[in-house]
Amino acid sequence: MPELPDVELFRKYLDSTSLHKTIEEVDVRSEQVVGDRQPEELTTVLPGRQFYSSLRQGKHLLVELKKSNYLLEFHFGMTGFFNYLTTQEKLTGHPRVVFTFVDGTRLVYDCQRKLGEVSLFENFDGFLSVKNLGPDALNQVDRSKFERIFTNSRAMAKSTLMKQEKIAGIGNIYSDEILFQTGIHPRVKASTLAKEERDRLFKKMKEVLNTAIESEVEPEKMPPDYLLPHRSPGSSCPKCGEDIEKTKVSGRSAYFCPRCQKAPK
DNA sequence: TTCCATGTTCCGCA
DNA sequence: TTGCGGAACATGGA
Repeated sequence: MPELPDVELFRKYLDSTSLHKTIEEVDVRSEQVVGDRQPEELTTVLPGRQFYSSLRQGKHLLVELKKSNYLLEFHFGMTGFFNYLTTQEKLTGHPRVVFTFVDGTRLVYDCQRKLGEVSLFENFDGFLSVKNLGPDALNQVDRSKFERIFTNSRAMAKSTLMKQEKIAGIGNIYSDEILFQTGIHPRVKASTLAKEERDRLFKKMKEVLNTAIESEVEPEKMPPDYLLPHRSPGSSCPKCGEDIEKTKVSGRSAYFCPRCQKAPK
């Protein structure tokens, strides 16, 4: 689930539930999600502090702590999400890290497959240097940066959109959607796109990401001509009715319409 | 039982 | 040097 639009919604969720509450206790229930860092770092640094504000860089959510430079970073892997609990109910699902606030409410980081990460950084530069992330697809990639990225890339269009060190935030699902909305085949080489195609791709990249956020990432709320709800074998193109095809691009499954997105020569 | 899955990383090869 | 395929990581559903 978690690509840029999902993480943006997680950010808003955290903002509306957990900001400005003093942390009482941090329970690391799976040490695998804290990466190289010691669980003690979280359990000793965080209690007594408050989440002050949040920001998002690509698929990473960063939370600033009040009266400190520390940044608490969340990455959601393929299966991560938050669950805010206001009652003493028993934990369900796959809780990996639980933040308990002094008012008794809890913010649960749930991640079934444990491919996500909860980690503490001294400051923003420390985070950036470790993660090697490019500019955020929604907030930091302007037309000229996009132009440079696409004309300099030797990779296929889909791979280029997904490369986090070039553009941060787009994953497998939304790269398919952006290419579908632009009418570009996922295997087309990025550098062979015409200027007019790069213009459209840039616009659609922003449009699709914003639309997904506005739709709260729910397929039913997205425009009727979106591929996302039809991204499965045997479904038909929401624009022309053709059978949707599935292929592999750089090892990832790619869905596309062979009529709307013509194959490269 | 086997294959596949929204993420990232690492290795070998072209 | 860049990009690709494949494997690995961890877990579960079809």
